[in-house]
Amino acid sequence: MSPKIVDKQEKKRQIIQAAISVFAQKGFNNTKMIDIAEAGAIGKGTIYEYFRSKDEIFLEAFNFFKQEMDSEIAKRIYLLTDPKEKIVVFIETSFEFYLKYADFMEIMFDFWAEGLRTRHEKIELKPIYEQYRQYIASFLDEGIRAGVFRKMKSKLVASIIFGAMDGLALQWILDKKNFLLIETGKELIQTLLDGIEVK
Amino acid sequence: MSPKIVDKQEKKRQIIQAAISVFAQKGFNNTKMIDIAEAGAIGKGTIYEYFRSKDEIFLEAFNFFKQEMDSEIAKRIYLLTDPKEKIVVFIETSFEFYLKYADFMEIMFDFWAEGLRTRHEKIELKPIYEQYRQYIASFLDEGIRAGVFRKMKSKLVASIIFGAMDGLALQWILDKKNFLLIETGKELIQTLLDGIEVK
Amino acid sequence: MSPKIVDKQEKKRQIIQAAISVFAQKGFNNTKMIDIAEAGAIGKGTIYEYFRSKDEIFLEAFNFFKQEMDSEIAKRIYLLTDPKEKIVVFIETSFEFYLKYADFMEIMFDFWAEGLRTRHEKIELKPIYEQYRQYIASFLDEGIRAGVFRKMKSKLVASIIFGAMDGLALQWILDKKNFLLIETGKELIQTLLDGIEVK
Amino acid sequence: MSPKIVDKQEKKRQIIQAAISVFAQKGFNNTKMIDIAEAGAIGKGTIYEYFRSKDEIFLEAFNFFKQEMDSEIAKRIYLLTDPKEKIVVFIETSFEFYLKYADFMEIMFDFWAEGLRTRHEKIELKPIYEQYRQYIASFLDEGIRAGVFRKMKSKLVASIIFGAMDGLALQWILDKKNFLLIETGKELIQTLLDGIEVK
DNA sequence: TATGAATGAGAATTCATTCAT
DNA sequence: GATGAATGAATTCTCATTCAT
Repeated sequence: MSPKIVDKQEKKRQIIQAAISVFAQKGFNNTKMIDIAEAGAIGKGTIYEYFRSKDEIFLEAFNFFKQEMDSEIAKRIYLLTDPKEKIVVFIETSFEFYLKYADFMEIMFDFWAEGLRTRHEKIELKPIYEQYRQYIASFLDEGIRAGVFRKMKSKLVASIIFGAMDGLALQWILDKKNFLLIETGKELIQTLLDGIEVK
Repeated sequence: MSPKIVDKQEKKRQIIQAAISVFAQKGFNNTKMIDIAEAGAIGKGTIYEYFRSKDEIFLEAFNFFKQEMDSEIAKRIYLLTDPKEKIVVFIETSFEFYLKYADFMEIMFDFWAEGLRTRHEKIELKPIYEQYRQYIASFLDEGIRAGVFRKMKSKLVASIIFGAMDGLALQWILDKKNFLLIETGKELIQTLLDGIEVK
Repeated sequence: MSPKIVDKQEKKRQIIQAAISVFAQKGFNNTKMIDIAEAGAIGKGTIYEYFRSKDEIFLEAFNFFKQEMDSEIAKRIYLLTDPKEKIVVFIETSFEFYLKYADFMEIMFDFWAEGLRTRHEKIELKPIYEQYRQYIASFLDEGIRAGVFRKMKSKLVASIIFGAMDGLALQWILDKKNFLLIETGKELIQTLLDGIEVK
Repeated sequence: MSPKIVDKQEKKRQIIQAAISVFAQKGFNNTKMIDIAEAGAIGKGTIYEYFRSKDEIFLEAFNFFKQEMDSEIAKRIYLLTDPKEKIVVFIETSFEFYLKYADFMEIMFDFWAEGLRTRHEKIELKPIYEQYRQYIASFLDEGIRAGVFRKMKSKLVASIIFGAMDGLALQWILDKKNFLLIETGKELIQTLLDGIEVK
């Protein structure tokens, strides 16, 4: 609560931002501590006043994105009741989030590649993906019960929806200038609803 | 064509296989040349008789997968005429390919993460993705012309289809034991067709 | 002589005490400035208000021990006249001094190891050892002249006496719980006197 | 048994010799890996082909001295039967050993200072000192039983003897040019025997 | 005066690549 | 052709010291 603690937190945030920017540009493995220091306009040693290691910075960058994403989604879905609307808003919010952090989304590739291996122990993608599949499946189940969605294996369709979102993000990150993220997102929603709505 | 050249090619292939196996397990950046040498039961120095650098091995591993995938798909689609069937077979063949190389698919994460950055200049994901989108879009266009598919922005739907395939592969690689790749693939085909077929 | 100077001296003394304690525990090279600061319950920067460098603290720690030892010995020997008694009291006083500072005697190893090399220029063990050898030799010479000690190379025997004291201290520091310092000291005195007294 | 193994051992030995030389000059903590590399006329990285770490080199340097000393002593004492002679030869051999390695004996200070702290787990001075005290005490006990030595607390006297040897080595290392090691050694033997022999 | 945040020189260690055998 | 011993550039992290508050 003292001003110093606020400063500490703020400085940590600044370093994480600098790190995210460099990780996104160069990739985790190609990022050197000096790169982060320079991006943050601080000394190399200063980083270690705030983080134990390069891995810890990476973990905190991951947590930053996870929390931003989670809270953004939760905030937007919270008050909705219509299952169809929930799905639509979930997809739209995600794509807006990608755009909001467009300059840094390359870091997703590192979260995937590094999160897959054991080294960064706290980056556990498996449960996170499971959680999101469950979340989307619950919207689908609501819709099925309400008679607006056809009968389906909701968990599998949830995988497909989340998969399509990831896969589209991937294509967009590879070619941001030419890939029409938002338009493709709208097409995704439409194609999807055509595929699952009861006619 | 002399026996020596055949041997040379065969040995290269062996080293690539060994490298793929290690890259998949540890990731490109955590793979040491000695790991590849040991996996290939050869000496560390011998690798350099066949490859200029670690990057070159990675590139050839990438090309191996690309060519296998391309030829597998081409072989299966070649004789088909029905657009719907082409789409289905494209998806099925891809998923079968994933399964065939199940033990090595983790390397996809490295192709993505490394291919994105400038360092491996020859791994150009952008045109490859564009080519596949085009390919799928051509099937869709055929179907639209034939009146079996609804009118749609075929290029965007192609992105969605290919994106969903990537995204599902990603989820499966993260949790091979529990994620039902083939069943989800079937559900993908059905949901997709429901979404694009003319009723 | 103003109160401020007294305070300054007192604080220096406190820091030296803190430093001695940490040096003894961890050794000079493994002691960090922050360790000294924490042991002294002051800020890291504050140390530099009183000392120019880590080396200077070490030097002052050395001087503290040297002065304590010298004054303790001088005080006890000062009024004695019997050469035999001087030797005995010299040894006893030294061993009592070791015990008095038992918790910190590990620092002796650092005085030896660091004092030997050029880096700490002000820790000159050579003249100190020479001075002590001379001191003991003077007692022996008195005894020889008085006819209570046999003829001997007094300087060499002085080396032996002082050496034995160091060597016993060394063994005791290595294993304080089990090594009987005082008893061994008594045995040293007896064996020594047996070896040099005229029967 | 293959030539390569012989080479490996020989190269290890060379590196240890180089390391000992630098450790002796600069002290363990002040010795940098590059110093050892240069002293051994090899590359910095080469050291790590033979040793896991700087600590491991230090440990092997310690073991080298310990084994040399032990075998030298054992070889010389082995055939002796006279307790008095055993003591004399033990002391003489030790002092000759010091002289043989005169250029490197400064390393003793590091063995003491580093061995005292926990960091180098395998340098356990305590049992080594205990073993040597026991060894000397056994000679004294033999002499007492044989009636050539007076009754005494043999373990304590053994401490004194070994302590005097250490302490004299210490003084000599501090001032090799002026301190008469061998002469002092002879005086030690004489004074000692005067102190313990039955007249 | 007291402080601790900031710093960068410096050190141990790693590893892709070279090259003599 | 095959090998692995040798190498040093590069990297992470440490810590004595400085200095603004």
